[in-house]
Amino acid sequence: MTNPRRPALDSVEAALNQAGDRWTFLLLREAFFGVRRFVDFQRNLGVARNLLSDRLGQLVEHGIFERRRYQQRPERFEYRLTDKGRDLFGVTVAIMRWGDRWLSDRPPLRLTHGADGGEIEQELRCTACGEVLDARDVHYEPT
Amino acid sequence: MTNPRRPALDSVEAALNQAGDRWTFLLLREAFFGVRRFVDFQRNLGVARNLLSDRLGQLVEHGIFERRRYQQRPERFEYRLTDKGRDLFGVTVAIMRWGDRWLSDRPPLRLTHGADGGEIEQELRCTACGEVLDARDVHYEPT
DNA sequence: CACGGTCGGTTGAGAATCGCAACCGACAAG
DNA sequence: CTTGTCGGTTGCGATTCTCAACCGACCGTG
Repeated sequence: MTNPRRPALDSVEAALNQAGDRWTFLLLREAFFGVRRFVDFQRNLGVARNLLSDRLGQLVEHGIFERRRYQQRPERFEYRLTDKGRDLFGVTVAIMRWGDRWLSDRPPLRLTHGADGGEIEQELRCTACGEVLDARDVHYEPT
Repeated sequence: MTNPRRPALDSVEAALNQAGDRWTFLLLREAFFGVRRFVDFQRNLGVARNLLSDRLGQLVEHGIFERRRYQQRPERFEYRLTDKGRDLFGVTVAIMRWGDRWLSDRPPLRLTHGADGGEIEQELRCTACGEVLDARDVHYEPT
């Protein structure tokens, strides 16, 4: 809310070029739920098979998924998240939480910490004072 | 990574229906930088004017932006984020940070806390133990 | 050995969406 | 009275998406 100029080199746009597609987000969500195979992505999402093929291909190109043979005879492949792909979890959760807050009465799914069962929240935090922030608290500084 | 079944009612999909478009994310980013006017969105993003008009219209319909007259004679309008829209800041930051980490050498923009200038991080945290988590730590529980 | 079924795709055609450029109405400034 | 600003709309061709059919390499059943 402070600086109306942003740098030409933009990581939001760059990110959206690799993972800013509607189907891509849904593929990621599926992947976080443990889905790995072509047919399962297709069944769960109802996406057209040629598009699915295309999107998975792009995501592999961008190093977000990895295509791996899990059997030969007949040859069969699955798609697994790479570290880079798994790191999109934060984005996925952020979207999901926003949906929970504004678009559905009750959150249809709880995210819990495996170790102790605690509820998980997505938040913006100041590394200096530790406070949780929102859009109004932040300033932008070009580097 | 635990439960491969997800509820039919899905807040990720619902969220993407309202704000899952490439241009929408970019419009939001602009809005967070303080942009409010049609011409400015258009100039900054290079988006086609008919599309811009269309997207802003949808976003207003969904209550993410608010269309407000800022002068009469001639009548002129601007687009401001509502609370619901401002709450998408977390998503925007999550995308930006991922882009910073994986797509550019040095983050082109720093986000700082207005109050004390501290660096801002986006994170997933367990409300029980307070630990910062990633995709591997979380379980899914349908409600 | 023929007949289905599974999996990971490809191909082709029609519908929907996008991007580009031109235009418009209401004014303001020179 | 011409030029410029702002917030759009209109029309058209290019791109993308969806839908459905098909394919190759197998496997299991009868």
